[in-house]
Amino acid sequence: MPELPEVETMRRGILSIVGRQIAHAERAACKRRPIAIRPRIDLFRRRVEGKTVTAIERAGKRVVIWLSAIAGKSADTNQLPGTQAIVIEPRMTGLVLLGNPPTQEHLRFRLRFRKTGAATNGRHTHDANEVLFWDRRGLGTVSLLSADEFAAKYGGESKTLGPDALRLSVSELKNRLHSSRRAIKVALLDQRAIAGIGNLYASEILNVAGIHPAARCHRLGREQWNRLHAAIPLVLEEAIRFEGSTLSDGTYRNALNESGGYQNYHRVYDRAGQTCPTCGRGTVRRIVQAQRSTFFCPHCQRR
DNA sequence: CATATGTCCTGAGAGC
DNA sequence: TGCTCTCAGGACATAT
Repeated sequence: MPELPEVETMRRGILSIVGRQIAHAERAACKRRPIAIRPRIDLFRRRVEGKTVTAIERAGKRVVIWLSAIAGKSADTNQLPGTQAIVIEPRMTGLVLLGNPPTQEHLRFRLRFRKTGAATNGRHTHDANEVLFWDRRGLGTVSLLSADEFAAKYGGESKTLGPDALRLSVSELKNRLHSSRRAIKVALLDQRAIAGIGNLYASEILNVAGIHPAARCHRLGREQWNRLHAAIPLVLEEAIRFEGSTLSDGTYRNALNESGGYQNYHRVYDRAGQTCPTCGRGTVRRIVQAQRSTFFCPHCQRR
């Protein structure tokens, strides 16, 4: 379930590896069916060994580790911060960690770094020496892309990934969705339209915006688009401040294997039967849209 | 093209 | 108690 706030928390959690040089990349020795790693691990390893991490970015719900042959030097052919990108896609249960995985059983991939100049003034550095990808269900993926491949797949003109939910103007939001016949909740999950919103935050955002999840996009009015545009960063930034949501299954953790805190502040998600905290009047309801749960307040969320 | 549905996967929890 | 069943929802493939 990692969505934008959880993936952003993962990204921030591994920023300390910027500047580090990769010693080794490997599949973790787990007995489960191997996750998808592209290209094949031996080729992957050959292409990343000795490279330096230049930046950690986020592309929608993916963590992107940029690499360059020389520390701090960007690719000169474009504005991207490196020549190759390791793209980690957590999907349902994947975690990006600086060591200390919840179980060894579900450890899938490991990126080891060369040791830094060891002790400075007799004090050892606390830099992490590895980044791990842990995934209980094994639906996540790790891919190595050239800068060009990355640009084609996730760049500005990409058809697979829309503009990031945190960097979205009202007109962009409206232009991308207003002609759709789909229910607004379903459309918000479409990563080609807007990148980063998943099932949990779609419900939270619509509650804050006061919009009924089944409202059809093409019927929404100007005022509703404005409220939606305001609610998106409000909810996502609030969730980032609390380092994301760890649901009752306890799966999601930050890079240090600590729980998030935003689950305690959910307004509607998984709160069917409770009083809506936004209006204090309605009772939160659960419905199913496109085979996914939606939670909303029938009192204050209007079509 | 737009939209809808099926699939992958594991572990928790329900029900008998 | 232990079995079987259902459900959770990321991205993508396939169908309409």
